[in-house]
Amino acid sequence: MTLATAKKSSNTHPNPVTMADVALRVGVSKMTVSRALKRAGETGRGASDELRRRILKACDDMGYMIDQTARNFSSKRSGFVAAVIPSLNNSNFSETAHGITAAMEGSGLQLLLGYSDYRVETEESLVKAMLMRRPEGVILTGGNHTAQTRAMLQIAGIPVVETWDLPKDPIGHTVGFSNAQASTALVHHLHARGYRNIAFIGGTTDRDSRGADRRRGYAKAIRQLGLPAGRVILVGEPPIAMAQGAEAMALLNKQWPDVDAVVCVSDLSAFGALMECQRQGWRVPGRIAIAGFGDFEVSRSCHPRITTVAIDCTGIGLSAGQLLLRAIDASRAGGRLEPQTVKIPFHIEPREST
Amino acid sequence: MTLATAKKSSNTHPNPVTMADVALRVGVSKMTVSRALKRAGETGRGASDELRRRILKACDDMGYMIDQTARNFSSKRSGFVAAVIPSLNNSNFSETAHGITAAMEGSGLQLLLGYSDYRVETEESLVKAMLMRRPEGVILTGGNHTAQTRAMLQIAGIPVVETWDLPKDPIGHTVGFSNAQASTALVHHLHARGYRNIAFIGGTTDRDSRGADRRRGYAKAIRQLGLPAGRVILVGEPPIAMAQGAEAMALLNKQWPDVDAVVCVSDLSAFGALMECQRQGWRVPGRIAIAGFGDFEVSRSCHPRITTVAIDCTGIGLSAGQLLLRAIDASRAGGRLEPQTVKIPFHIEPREST
DNA sequence: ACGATTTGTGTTACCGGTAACTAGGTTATT
DNA sequence: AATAACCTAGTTACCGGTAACACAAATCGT
Repeated sequence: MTLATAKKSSNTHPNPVTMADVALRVGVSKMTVSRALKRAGETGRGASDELRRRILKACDDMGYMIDQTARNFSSKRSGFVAAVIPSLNNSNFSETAHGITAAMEGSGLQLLLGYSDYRVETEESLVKAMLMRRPEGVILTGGNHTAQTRAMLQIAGIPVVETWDLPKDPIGHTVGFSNAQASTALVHHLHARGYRNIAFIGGTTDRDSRGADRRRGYAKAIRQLGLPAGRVILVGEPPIAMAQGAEAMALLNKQWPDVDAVVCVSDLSAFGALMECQRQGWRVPGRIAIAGFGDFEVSRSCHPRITTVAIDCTGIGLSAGQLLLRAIDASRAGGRLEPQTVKIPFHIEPREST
Repeated sequence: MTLATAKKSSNTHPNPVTMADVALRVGVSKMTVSRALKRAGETGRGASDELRRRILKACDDMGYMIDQTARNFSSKRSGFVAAVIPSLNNSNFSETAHGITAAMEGSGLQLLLGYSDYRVETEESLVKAMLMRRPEGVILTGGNHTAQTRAMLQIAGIPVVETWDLPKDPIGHTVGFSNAQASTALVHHLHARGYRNIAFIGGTTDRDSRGADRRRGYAKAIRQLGLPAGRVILVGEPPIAMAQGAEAMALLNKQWPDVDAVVCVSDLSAFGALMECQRQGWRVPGRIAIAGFGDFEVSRSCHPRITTVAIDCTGIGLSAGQLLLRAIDASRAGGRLEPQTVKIPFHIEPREST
C-alpha cells in the first residue's frame, strides 16, 4: 500500500489525479482505464486481465479515485435515489431507511436521505434540492405533498414510491397500509376485551397526516360501536414526544375520569401516558388501559408492556426499495412499470397494558 | 442572434429542458441564463432586473431545473458535505445530524448522511463511496477508523471533523468530549451520594468505541475510589438495546446481589435495567440505583426518571458543521484552517433513579 | 483455409454547465 | 471633451468521464 507518490501542491483544489494521468502512466488510453474500472469485478469484457491488473495497481499507487460527478455527468446516470422521511429521530422511519438501504445493496445505487420535520413545505424544498441532483428515483413518506412537489416529480419523470400510507391519488407506486384501518382495528380489539369508554390521545395539528388518519380511524370505530364519542385529547405538534403523552393523560383524567381505555397516536405518547399513570398511582390496565401505535422498542421493553399496532417498518423500506429498483430498471430499458400498490400487513400486538 | 440548433428528441432518459433551451427561448446566451440563476436572490450583479425576470419566468414556464451534476462538474464544487454516524436509529446521533444540517443552512451546502452500523469496515466503504462524489468536507463519529479510511481522507485533502470523542491522534478537527472522563465523573457522583458497590452494564465488544471508553472511565473511577472492582456485565453487541439492559440486570443480580448502584453504557440499557427491576419488584433507587448515559427522551420521561450524563448532541452537530464550514472557506480561499479542538461540555443530570 | 464473429483497444464527440476573457455601451472622473 | 471605470452580455474553452464507432488481432465454424 504505497501511497507515497510525490504530490503537486500547486492546485488550489485538491483533486490531483485524473483518469488521464493513470492512462498516461500505464501507457493506454483513458477509455481502457475507464473500461478496466467499470468491469472491475467481472471478467470477460473490457480490458484483459493482465492489463486490468496493471491499471488497478496504478490507480492504487497514484491514489486515484474515480470522480463520480464526472461519471454521472457523462453517463447521464446519477447512481442514487432520494428518500424523504419525516424525521430521522423516529425508529419507525429510520428502520424504513435501513430497509431502503438494504434493498439498494448491490444495485450500484446509493441512498440520499432527507427529513422533512413533518412539514410539506420542507419536503418541497428538499425534493427540489434533490431533483437538481437528478436522482434515478424518489421515495416519499405518506401521500400528502404540495402541488409543487407533485408537479416537480411529474416533470422529472422518474419513478416515485410513496410509503407508510395508501394515498387516494398516488403519484406513482405505493407501499403502505391504511393507518385509519389499523386504528379502527385497534379500537375493535379493545372493545372485544371489554372496554367501553375509549379515548384518543394525539397531536394538535394534522401536519402528521398518518396521525390524523389514525384519529379518523378511531372516530370511525367509535361510531361503528356506538361508544361515547368525543373523548379526544390533542396536545403538541409533531414530532410526537413522550412528555406530550403524559400531559395528555393528565388532561384526560381531569376531563373524563371515567374513561377506561386510551388509544394513542404513537407508542411514544402511549409510553408518556403510561408513565403519568404510574406517577399518579393509576393502575394500568386496572384503572385505565393504554394502547399505542408503531411497536417501538420502548413499548416492548417497558412495564407493563404496551399493546400496540405492529408494522414491519424495515419491510416497508425493503419493498419500496425493491419496487423502485424494478421501476428504474424498466425505465432504463425504455419502458415504464405500471403503478404498483404493495399492501404491508399490520397486526395488533396484545400486551400487558390492555 | 440565432443559435438555431435543431433539438434532438432521441434522449432515452426524460430530462428534456437544458439551460440552452431556456436561453434560446429568451433569446440570450447560456451564460446570461447561468448568471441570472446564480444571482437569483440578489440584485446589482449579473443580468439586468428586467431580463432576469424574463429568464426566471421562462425557467418556470418550461419546468427547467438546473442540473447540479453538470454545475458541480463545471465549477469543481460538489456543494455537499458527507457525514457518517453509527446509527440513524439513535437519537443522540440523529440529533447531531440535525445540528449539522442546521449549521449548513444558508451555506449552499447539503448534507449527505450515511450510517456505519458501528462498524469501521462499513464506515470505510461508505467514506470511499462518498469521496468518489467529491464532498467538500467530511464529518465522522469518533476517532476509531481503519488505516484505509485515514489514508483516503488524507489523499482527498478535504477538511475532516471527528465528533463525539477526543481522539489522541485526530485526522483533522475535533468536536467532542471525553467519554471516559464523563463516565468517571458519573461514578464519583454516585460515590458522593453514598453508593459503594457500583457495577457497570455494557456491550460485549469494543466496536462501539465510545461505549468502551465509558467502561474504561468507570474502571478508572472504581480504582481511584478503592471500590470493589470487576462488577462488569457485558451483554450484546451494538446497537445497544433496551432488552440487553434488562438481561444484564438479571445477570447482575444473580452474580452480585449486593451491588447497590449500576452505571449503564447508555440510557437505553439503563431503561431496560430499570424495567427489569420493576418486573422483579426491586425498588429503584431503594434496592439498587441506576444511572445511564446520553440523556435520551426515555430517561427524562420514565418513572423513576433516570440519572444520566447529558450532552448537547445538537450542539455537537452545530459546532462540527460550523467548524467544517470555516475550514471549507479557508480551503477555498487557498489557505488551511489549523486543526481545531472544540470541547463540548457534559454534565451529570441527577434524577430520581439514584 | 477462408470469411464470420468475437475481443481488446483507440478515436472522436460529446454531456450541461461555468471560468475567463472579450467587446460594446454607459457613467464617472479629471 | 477625453479618458478611465464600470456594466452587461457574448464567445471560447474547458471540467473528467463515457457512448458510439472504428479497426486490428485473435478465435471460431465448416
